Amino acid sequence: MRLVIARCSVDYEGRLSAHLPSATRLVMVKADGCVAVHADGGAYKPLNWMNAPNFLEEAEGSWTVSNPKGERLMITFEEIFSDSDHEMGADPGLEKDGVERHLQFLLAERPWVLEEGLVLIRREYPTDIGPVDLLCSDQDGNAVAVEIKRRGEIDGVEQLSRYLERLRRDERLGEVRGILAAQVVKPQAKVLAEARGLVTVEVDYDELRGLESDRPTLF
Amino acid sequence: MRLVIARCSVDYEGRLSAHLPSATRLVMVKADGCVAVHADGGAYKPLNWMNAPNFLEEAEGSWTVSNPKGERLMITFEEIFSDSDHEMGADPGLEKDGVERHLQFLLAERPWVLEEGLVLIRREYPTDIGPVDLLCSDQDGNAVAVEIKRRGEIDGVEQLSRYLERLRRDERLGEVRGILAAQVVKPQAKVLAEARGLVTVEVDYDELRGLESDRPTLF
DNA sequence: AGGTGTATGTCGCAT
DNA sequence: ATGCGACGTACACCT
Repeated sequence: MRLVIARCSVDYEGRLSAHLPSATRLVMVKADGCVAVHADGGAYKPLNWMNAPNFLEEAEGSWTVSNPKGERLMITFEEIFSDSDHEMGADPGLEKDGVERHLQFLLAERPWVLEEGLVLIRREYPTDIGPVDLLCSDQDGNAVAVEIKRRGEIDGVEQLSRYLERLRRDERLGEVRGILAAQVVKPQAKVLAEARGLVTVEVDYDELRGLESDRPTLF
Repeated sequence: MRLVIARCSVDYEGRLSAHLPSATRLVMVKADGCVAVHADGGAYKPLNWMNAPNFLEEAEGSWTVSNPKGERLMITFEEIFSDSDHEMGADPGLEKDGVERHLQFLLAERPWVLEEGLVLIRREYPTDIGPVDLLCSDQDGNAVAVEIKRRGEIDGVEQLSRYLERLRRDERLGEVRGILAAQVVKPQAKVLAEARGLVTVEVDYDELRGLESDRPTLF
């Protein structure tokens, strides 16, 4: 990883046009070739960047980074304060826990948490506009589509609505109801869901994980 | 901006749990207090981060960063290769051109580009599920809702549909038609829009900007 | 390569 | 603060 501290100005031409007036910044070049220009503030997002794959052309006092899509990043250096290179090697990568996929596995094992008597038919049940998280069957044998979110927002309601629209065309399924399951359901999502005849259920991840300990083979 | 190159492991507890095994990485601390852990690859996104505002507690061989929301980032240093500080000062900030907001201003000034005789009633017309980009009136005095996108995709059609559903409950507006305006409209969006009785219009940004030069006071 | 869905999304604007 | 939509969203996954 190469780190350059320099007073520079930057221009980007691509999906939009952007200009960055002269100031002191960090220019980071990673081993995969991606370039990022960071100011000393403003969260982790760089002011400008260019992802790999790209081509870095290093001229006198200026760099031009171009990629196959025709986007271009130009950095004009006015004064370089530091320019260092650091060997880092490959990164073992991040291990995550508590994302939507985990919630999906947990609920697939225990759909009755969402509604008494619910039984799983299939996880990632395919439709022609994308897979439904869970397709279940209720006590009366009617199909129930479950959309799972970490946070239940308006998008989740739209998504579930679209799936239901599709599933209801499949006569084999008969009546299909919809459940939006999330750790937290926002009020607007609740309102929209109710207006559409959908049910929202809030589930507790830690509690589900506790239940899971009965069946330690899940993961 | 402080830059630390070190072999370290990282744990994050917050919106999810995440663990990062030991490896050599860059730890960046910006003037606003935000902390980011970068590997030597993987675009500009750090492996782990903590945005401002937060509190950095520096102990022997480990940092703990906590924020008011109760999220926590722990960095355990095993070997420090470099630790430097750089004064950068405030950044003048990025100047962008060509985003949706510009398109919205341009079309608000010249709605007749979308349809003969169209007149603006209000930009960002509020509904209880969010603001409509433009509410216009057509030649016959009927209301027309305009949703503006840089790229017209299925989401834009959904959004416009939702707004129309709301607007049509307002009897004062009478019949309300919908137009999706974008620089490019994807085929799926066209199909869905047509099926919903919506009109899609492709607009040329540069051409609009040319028209705009008649009234240079806009920006 | 293109479509769809997730994200510790982040960011900005308006209420 | 919260709600809402845009973003050069990036990114993984699947066809």
